[in-house]
This record gives sequence, structure tokens and C-alpha cells, in this order.
Amino acid sequence: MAKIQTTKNFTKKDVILQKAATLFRSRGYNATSMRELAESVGVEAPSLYNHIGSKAELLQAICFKMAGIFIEHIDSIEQLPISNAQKIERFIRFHIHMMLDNFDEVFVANHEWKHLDEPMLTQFLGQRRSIEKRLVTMIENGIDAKEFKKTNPYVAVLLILSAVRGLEFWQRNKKNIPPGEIENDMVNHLLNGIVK
Amino acid sequence: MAKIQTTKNFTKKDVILQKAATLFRSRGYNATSMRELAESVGVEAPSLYNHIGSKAELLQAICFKMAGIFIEHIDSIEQLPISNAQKIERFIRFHIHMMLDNFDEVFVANHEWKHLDEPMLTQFLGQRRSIEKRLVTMIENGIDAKEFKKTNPYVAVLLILSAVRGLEFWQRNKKNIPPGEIENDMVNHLLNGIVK
DNA sequence: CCTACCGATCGGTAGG
DNA sequence: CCTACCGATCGGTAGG
Repeated sequence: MAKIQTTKNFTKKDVILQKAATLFRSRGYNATSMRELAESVGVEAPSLYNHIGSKAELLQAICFKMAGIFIEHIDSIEQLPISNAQKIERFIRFHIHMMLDNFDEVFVANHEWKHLDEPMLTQFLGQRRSIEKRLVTMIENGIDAKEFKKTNPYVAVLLILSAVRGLEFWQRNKKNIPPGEIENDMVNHLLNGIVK
Repeated sequence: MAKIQTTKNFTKKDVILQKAATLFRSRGYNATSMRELAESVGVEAPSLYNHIGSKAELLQAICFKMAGIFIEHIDSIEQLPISNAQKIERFIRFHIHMMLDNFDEVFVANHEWKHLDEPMLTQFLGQRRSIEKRLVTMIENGIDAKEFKKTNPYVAVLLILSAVRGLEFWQRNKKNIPPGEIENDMVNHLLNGIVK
């Protein structure tokens, strides 16, 4: 029996979505033309519309796919029988892995969502706020349980999310530091600080 | 002798620049049309060109003005007779104040710089890298002086810069927390962590 | 999947 | 500072 060929299990739509993520990330949503996208896919611009409905639809697909992945991860974390500090640490590590492994898509969801049309814009912001709220609750619970110092939980969550998001810039600099070292240094910094 | 009127010491160009910063921040550089900008200034689009050279020039002015302010601040900090940890703390507080007081312009310099034309793009990235390098040196010196824990100094600098930049999102949420509390909580988190 | 082409909108200029 | 208008480019459609 021959081995089943799984290498090219991507539909044309998948390819378009992936190329769109790369272009939206590097040039921005508005600055990316459908002609550029078509060229990067290897067809003429009108041919794209045999696989997709519109440019806006591509942005929506990317943003909601990423939001869904984060929500799913928080769902799973919340049910674990571990301390709040450990939950936050898990989330930070997951977020870092997402940044490193799905750079283009996470970047687009983080920066280009503002070009979503209504009502998706409102819906997306609602999902993001929900993620933030659930993290805030973890911090609050951790403060109550004396795991964390007293601090404003919203400030802490925003600081953590933004700090990890900073790995965007890393991709450009590309210092050759092993990813594991980056991850551990960031987790230590965000949980325990850098001052001796 | 009448009191000299200083209230409206802004040139039309200043007004245009300020409105441009607000629009570029909220809608993005490419998504902002000169017609929108004109309307927000209160003239017809072609009239803008009596005061400015091009749309690209507006973006340049904003980006390099911000870069200049940060470079100037680091110049002053480097010469102070204080510890490296204190220098980093000063920079963090300065950065926070910039985020809170010059939100639109800092945001544009942080996010829309990628739409700069060459050779300004290269020049801007050079200035930014220079700022990062000088902060890295402060962290390195602090590690050598046993003020900071051993950690990758590039990771630490990127984490700090990105974390403070996260105040962008704050503006949207607008929880009513006094700015002083935000500032102190962030400084403590970035220097000493949140775990007890 | 292509060629041909659309209406809309863009940044910017001419001329006064 | 305006009206009138330009060439270029955009997202997307028609028709095959």
C-alpha cells in the first residue's frame, strides 16, 4: 500500500490566506493590493475571486482564526488544577510560541484588525476584551491568594500581552539567540523582574 | 502695553501635522486620504499643499520628531551620575509619559514608520536601532555591576520597550486609573516582577 | 483561470 | 484658498 500523500493537502484558498497574512503583515492591509496578492499566489487578480469572496474576507478569516486559538487555549488553562501564577506562566509561554510559529497571522490579528468592517470589528474587539478579562481574573485571584504582589491587574495583563507581542520586532533583528533562551528570559522577567 | 497673544502660536502647518497624527493613528497612513485630512483641518484638499509638500512628508515629520525626542532623552540620561538600574527606570518613566502625553505621534512613529519612503526608512530604522543599542548597553553594564540578574540584554530591552508601548491599548480601554498608579505599577512590574 | 474593463478614489497640479 | 481636473491605481465584475 502506498503512503498517502499529505504534503500538499492545502487548498488554493489556504495558499491565498497564507500569502495574504504575509503581505498584510509586511505591507499593511490597505497597502496590499489584490494584484500583489495574486502575483504572490501565481495567478491574475480576478482569478482570486474564484476562491474567495473579497479582500475584507481574508482579513476576517485571519483575525478570527487567531482569536479562536487564544480563546481555546484560555479555556483549557482555566480548568487546570494549578496555581494562578502557573496559569499565567502557561499563557505567556503559549503566547510566545504563537508569536514565533505563526508570526504573520498573529501580527495581522494584532495590528490590522482595525480595518475590519462592522459588525466584525465590534465582534473581534469583544473577543479580545473577553480574553483580557479572563487573564485579569487570573491575576486578581493570584493576588488574593498571595501569589502575586498587589498591583493593578489590568495594568499587569496589558503589560504582559504587550511585552510578548514585542517579539514582532525580534523577527526583524534576528539576533541568533535560541528560542528557548528567549522564552525563559521573558517568562522570568515578566514574573520576577530583572533587578537583583 | 497689551499682553502678547501666545495662545494661537500654531502655524497652519502645525495644525495639519497634529491632525495628520490623529488620523494616521486611528485609521492608518494608507487609509487616511488627503481629503479627510483637509476636512479635519477645515480646507479643501488642494489647499493643504500651500503648507506642505506631500503626504509622505507628514509621516516623515512625525516619525523623526519622535525619534529625536527619544534620542535627546537618552543623551541626557547617559551622562547622569546614577546607577544603570536608575537610568533604566528613568527611561521607562519618560517613555510612559511620552505615551500618555503624545499618544498620536508616538503611536504613528511606532506603527506607521513602515510606510516611510527610502532613504528615510533606512535612516529611521538606524535611529531606532541606535536607541535600542544604548539601552542594551545600560542593561549589560547593570548586569556586570550586579544590579540586574543575568538575562539576555536584548530580550530585556525589547520586553521593556514593548511593554510600555502597550499603553496604546490603554487609551482605548480608558479604565479610570490615575496615571501615577499606572506608571508606578508598570515600573515595579518591569523591574521587580509580580510574583511574591 | 484568463482578458477586458467598470466606477470609485487616490495624491497631486494648473490656474487663478 | 478655491474650482476643475489629471493619470494612476484600486477592488471587483462580465463573459467566456
